[in-house]
Amino acid sequence: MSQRAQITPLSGFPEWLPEQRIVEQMLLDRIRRLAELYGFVPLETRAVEPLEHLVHQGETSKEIYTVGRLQDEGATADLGLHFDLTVPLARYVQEFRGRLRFPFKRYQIQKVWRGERPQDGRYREFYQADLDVVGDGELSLHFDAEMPAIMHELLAALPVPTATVLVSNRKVLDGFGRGLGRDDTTGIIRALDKLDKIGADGVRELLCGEVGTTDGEADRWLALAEIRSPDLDFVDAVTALGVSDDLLTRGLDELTTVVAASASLPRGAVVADLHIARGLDYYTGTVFESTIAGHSDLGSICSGGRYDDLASGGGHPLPGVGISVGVSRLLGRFLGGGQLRASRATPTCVLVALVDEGGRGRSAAIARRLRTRGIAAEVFHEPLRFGKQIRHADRRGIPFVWFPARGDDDTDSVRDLRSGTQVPADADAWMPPDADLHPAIESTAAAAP
RNA sequence: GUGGCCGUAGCUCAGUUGGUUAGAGCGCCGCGUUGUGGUCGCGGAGGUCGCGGGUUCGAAUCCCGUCGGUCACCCCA
Repeated sequence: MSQRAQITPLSGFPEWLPEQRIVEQMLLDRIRRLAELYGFVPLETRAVEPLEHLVHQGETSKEIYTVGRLQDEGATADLGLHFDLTVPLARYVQEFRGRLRFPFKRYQIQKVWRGERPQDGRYREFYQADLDVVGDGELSLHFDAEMPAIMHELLAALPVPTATVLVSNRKVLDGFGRGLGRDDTTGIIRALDKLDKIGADGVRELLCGEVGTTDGEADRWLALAEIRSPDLDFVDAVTALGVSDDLLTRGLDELTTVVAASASLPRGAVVADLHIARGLDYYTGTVFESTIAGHSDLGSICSGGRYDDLASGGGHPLPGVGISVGVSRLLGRFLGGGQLRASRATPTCVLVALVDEGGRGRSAAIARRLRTRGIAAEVFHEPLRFGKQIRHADRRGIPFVWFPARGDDDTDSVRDLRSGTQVPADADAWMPPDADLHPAIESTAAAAP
């Protein structure tokens, strides 16, 4: 332990530079703003949950990071870091049920941890932004129906290319299975979920091989999985497959409600896509996914669904429906790829030059006056020649340098570093252009601003 | 957890069949220009070649191990 540990990056635990963190914070702010516009209340839960609770609520236990005290040698960990925000929500809602109002709409933006092998777009520590609605006893399908519009707006508010929201319903898959005399559809779902990646032939191989369906059954599953429609045509398409079952009918009805509710959005923004299922096993109805134009390899960066059985309190179920935005996944792609960056690497808008040692008070007063009016300002720390002070500002992307008056017959002046123009200015009145007040997100390539 | 590829300066990389003092570009610092940046010119700092062992007169280069990174599988934001 006395040897100093080597400093290396830790795979899967991304750390950004300040100019990148600026972008990340702005994305988080946009999500927060939109969530509040829809009436979701803010929530944060503790980072750890009882291990038993985490493992019990599905999800491969191997992914969970356990937490223990170094001093408790040999002790078995009984706490784990949460791997999503839905399971903590379920626990929280049960615990605080008596003090919450239902339907409980909350948003929650926090880090989560998964012990999986990191890869492009997959991390071990990452941000999720969740929006969920939990009902007491029951939860109106209204909330399922509202989600695609929220997702659409959320994705449109983020500086990424056009996104498509994909919707389906687990009852359709499960009911279809029942109609075919199959109770357990997990293997089927796992295979269908790979349709995009391995294609119809690959899926057929899985179905007939590992899952053990007949050729005929595989054909029907594939026919179902390939149904994709921006309107209600999917109902006829499913019916045409000749499978009937009550659950299937209910699923189609629910999906119809959800898709119909999105009719006012641009055509194609929300698409019924019957192959999506979501891996997490707590989904029971509506399921959501999303794809970004030109980045289908990235996977879904916003997904979720309906879970009727995740929690219960005092004898009633506490059903919920919600979505989760993979903020880190999005950033990893667009920030790492250089398509997104902040207009400057610091919040500072004005660097106030320091003339000489005796001028510290004057420069500090100028900065204070600017800050009073909401303009981020800092004083250069050393009375170096102005060329160096300007260069310091330039390298950090600070757009303005303020030069205090040199004598009684002189006035302050402010220099715009991009144009090189310098004008007389009063620290109680001067304002930068709106665009320069705060750092902005700049995007290149396919990412829209 | 299993398998493929890769570890040389802060970053991106070059380094011949093993050979003498390991290079380039960018970035950084200084000077030209001592109170007005960006361009240009000149100069400078910066390296346990991931780590450990082996082969050899000699290893960044070959071999073994190990650690780390990365991609794929699994699964998912």
